[in-house]
Amino acid sequence: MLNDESSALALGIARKPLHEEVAQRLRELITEGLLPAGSKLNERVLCGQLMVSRTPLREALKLLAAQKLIELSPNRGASVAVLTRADVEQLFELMASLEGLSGELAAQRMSASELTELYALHFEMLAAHARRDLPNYYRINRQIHELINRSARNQALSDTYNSVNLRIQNLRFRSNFNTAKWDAAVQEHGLMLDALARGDASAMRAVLEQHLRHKLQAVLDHFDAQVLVISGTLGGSE
Amino acid sequence: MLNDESSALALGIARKPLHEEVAQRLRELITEGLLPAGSKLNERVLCGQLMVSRTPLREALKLLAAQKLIELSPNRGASVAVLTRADVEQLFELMASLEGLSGELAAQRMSASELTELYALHFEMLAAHARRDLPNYYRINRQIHELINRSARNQALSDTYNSVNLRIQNLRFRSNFNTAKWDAAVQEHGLMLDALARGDASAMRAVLEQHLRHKLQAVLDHFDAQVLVISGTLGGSE
DNA sequence: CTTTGGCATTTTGTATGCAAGAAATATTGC
DNA sequence: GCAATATTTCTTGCATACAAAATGCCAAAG
Repeated sequence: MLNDESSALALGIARKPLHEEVAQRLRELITEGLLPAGSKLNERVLCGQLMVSRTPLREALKLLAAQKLIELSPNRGASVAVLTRADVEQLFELMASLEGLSGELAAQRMSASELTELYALHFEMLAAHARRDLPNYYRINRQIHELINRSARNQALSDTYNSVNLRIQNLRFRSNFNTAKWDAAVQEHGLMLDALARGDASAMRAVLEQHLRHKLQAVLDHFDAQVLVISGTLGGSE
Repeated sequence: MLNDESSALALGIARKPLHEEVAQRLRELITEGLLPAGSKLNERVLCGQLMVSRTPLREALKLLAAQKLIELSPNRGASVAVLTRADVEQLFELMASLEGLSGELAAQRMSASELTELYALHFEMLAAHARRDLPNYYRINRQIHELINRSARNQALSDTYNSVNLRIQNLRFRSNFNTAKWDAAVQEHGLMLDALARGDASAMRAVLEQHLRHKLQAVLDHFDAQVLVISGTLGGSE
């Protein structure tokens, strides 16, 4: 996902195509919830807000549509993708498998220095957990999973993982899980480290798959609660 | 991959956007090898050949770039993606996991009628194999894997699978494997059916993962042979 | 009161024009 | 004759203009 930057670094000056920047900005707006699921994306309005003409905007929309972050209806424009409960379950099912593979490979291929760095991140995460510092916890957690992905030495897997992760990221952020689940997640991270240190690939897969199952549960709980609130607000007629 | 058609069927008349048609045509040209890996895609030339203006063509190129079928260098245009040996290994590694998951889920969720249809396809495939009818074998083989994917009841998985599969499809076509490997592949298909009939998810995963490993070996053999030929032709200087 | 048809407005789809950057070619200095 | 540089040509990136489709509105008929 960050290939463009690395190629830019090679020659110093970063010169991204405009449609890439637009796509990145739109991705942020979507994952941060400023463009809520289902909302219609009017080209002329977005052009005004992002200060670009329609051509790069439309190219960016095609990109996001390919990643399933938005949907394009012919002659009817774009709208932010809406995830049904079934979509969420399926995405997590896929995600669990991808993360399981990633962990399995990482257990076999991770270097000593990577493992050291992982331990460091782990302790940082424990600190954030102890302080109940959710933003930093999320940030470090993300770094940990990125490091595991990198250690798996499979770019196609990383790309696919990131693509799927992006689609459920806004959900993951929103699910403010309770303390018990948080503690359990931290404990699972400990098991991960053990498995990696032992180079136990199948244990690593098992831990990660369970990790994802628990996360799915948290997200689904929040999802159901949200649906109830929304249907209550609208009177349940729609 | 065929979602657009289904939504069109719902109301009768199919009206695809031009950039979709262009993308589809380019995909065909790439997978069929008419646009070989590494070849440069000149916008103006393609416009003339496909009889469209640059706007829908460029939108199509963005789509294909998102699927990693082509690469876009800023200000330097598009070229058909080139797969290194490592890329192929990584893609198959991912593919094996996806297909394994697909089979695992299919073993749990396939309906009786789907299983019946699968057996029918299997016998058709055996017929094609007996006649050494490679084109039909490929066609039926593809249908079988599509049916398994469908039976897994996970759209995100199917989409991801198709996306990855597309990137290695031209390689799979080209690897004219020998008779021994062909026979082994057919035998593995028999094991698949057994596992599905028993609803044995883990066996199904194991069979499919091995199936993919064998296929990777066949593709790599062909890949190495190709590289030798090419480097020999050019004198090995480049 | 609902429905249907046509008109106006808005929005998307496609083509084209212009500018900036890259590649290719010519030119000049040594 | 070769190399470094200037110039020309070509290609891509972006903006805009035009065409086609859809949406909304209003009136008129049932």
